[in-house]
Amino acid sequence: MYTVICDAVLDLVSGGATLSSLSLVRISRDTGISRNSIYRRWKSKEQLYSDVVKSIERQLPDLTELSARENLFVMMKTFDGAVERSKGRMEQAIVAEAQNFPDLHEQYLIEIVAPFDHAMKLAIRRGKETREIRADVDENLLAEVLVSSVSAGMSSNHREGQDFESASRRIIDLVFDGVSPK
Amino acid sequence: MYTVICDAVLDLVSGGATLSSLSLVRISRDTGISRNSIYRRWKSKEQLYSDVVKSIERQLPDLTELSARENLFVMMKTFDGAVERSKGRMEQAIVAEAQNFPDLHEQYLIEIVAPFDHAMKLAIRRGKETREIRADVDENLLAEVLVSSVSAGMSSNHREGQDFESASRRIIDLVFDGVSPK
DNA sequence: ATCTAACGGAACACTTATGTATCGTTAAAT
DNA sequence: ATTTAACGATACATAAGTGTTCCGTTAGAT
Repeated sequence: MYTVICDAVLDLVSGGATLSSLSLVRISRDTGISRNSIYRRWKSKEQLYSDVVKSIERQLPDLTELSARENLFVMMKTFDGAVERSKGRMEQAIVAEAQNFPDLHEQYLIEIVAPFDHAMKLAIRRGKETREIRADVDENLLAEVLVSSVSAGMSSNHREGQDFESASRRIIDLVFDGVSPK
Repeated sequence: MYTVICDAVLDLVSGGATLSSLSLVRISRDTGISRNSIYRRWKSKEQLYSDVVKSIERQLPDLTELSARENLFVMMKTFDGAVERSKGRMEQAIVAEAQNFPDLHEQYLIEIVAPFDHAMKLAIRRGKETREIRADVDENLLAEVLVSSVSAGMSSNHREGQDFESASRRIIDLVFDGVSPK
């Protein structure tokens, strides 16, 4: 039942439901699990959401001996591929309603964002060691630019599924090469 | 009354309210305007939101004879300065609930996003003419990277107010100069 | 001064969600 | 085979919002 409910929440949120407007009645109807059982398992909607967040942990990829561009591409692909679109939507919903669910947002930052952020900066630092990235580049800024570009492209609906990979590569190339003449 | 209601909606959304969860009862209480009058003016919440969107039109800056970096900086500043944070939150809410308010989202794309996007690409094209930006750079991609980086920094709460300007400049510099050695 | 349009207050029926409680059933463990 | 824990169905009181209606009041235009 546990995973059934969590997946249903991901689907509903992915389908446009808001964390605050999503009701247990709806979840109960969608899953076929009685509202009663849900109340027995979770004392509140927040606690249910908390378990949903735990269910979307990504396993971060190890750094390869490939180029820095390739490593960062793999990281961005991990951040949100077309495969696990529902997870991305959930995260989007959490950020959008951070003020309504502060504890949930904090949990999200600690369990999801921070590890990914750490891995991202590790990949950047590796790129500096191999001289593929200049030493004076701000790691935080670079990571933020890359991640936000990808997540924005994910939420803007004019870019769908298969374009994701090429878009990520082009973003990486743009940021690596810069736009001014050399 | 018109502007009072619209401003109240902006404030409420800015305070964390969701478009779907925000109630006319709440708006009525907050403004002191009777729920009755609101119903007389707008037939539905969607139509009210539509007028709210119309109220957040930005007047786009003219291109100056300054550098491309400076022009783009002014554009990004227009997109969302710390001053008009409530507008940014409203746009964030519209995007987050695009599936629940498709008409509103479309209106937002046409009236807000498209003109800004057009002006942004104009600034980029100007930069190409002055040889500050390489001719082979994808205008759409560059605009998307810049805008998404700024809007992401706006929604992530670890960057507040006065940092906005310097962050925008640093993002522009990063993208212009690139991160790989020259 | 009077007319009129716009407003506020209150009430209405209806819908949806919350949280709790009771009771019967089912399935798994021993 | 019997116990037991988990589940489903139903009902309940409570709360909040929707959309509409009726009525009294008020401010501005003429």
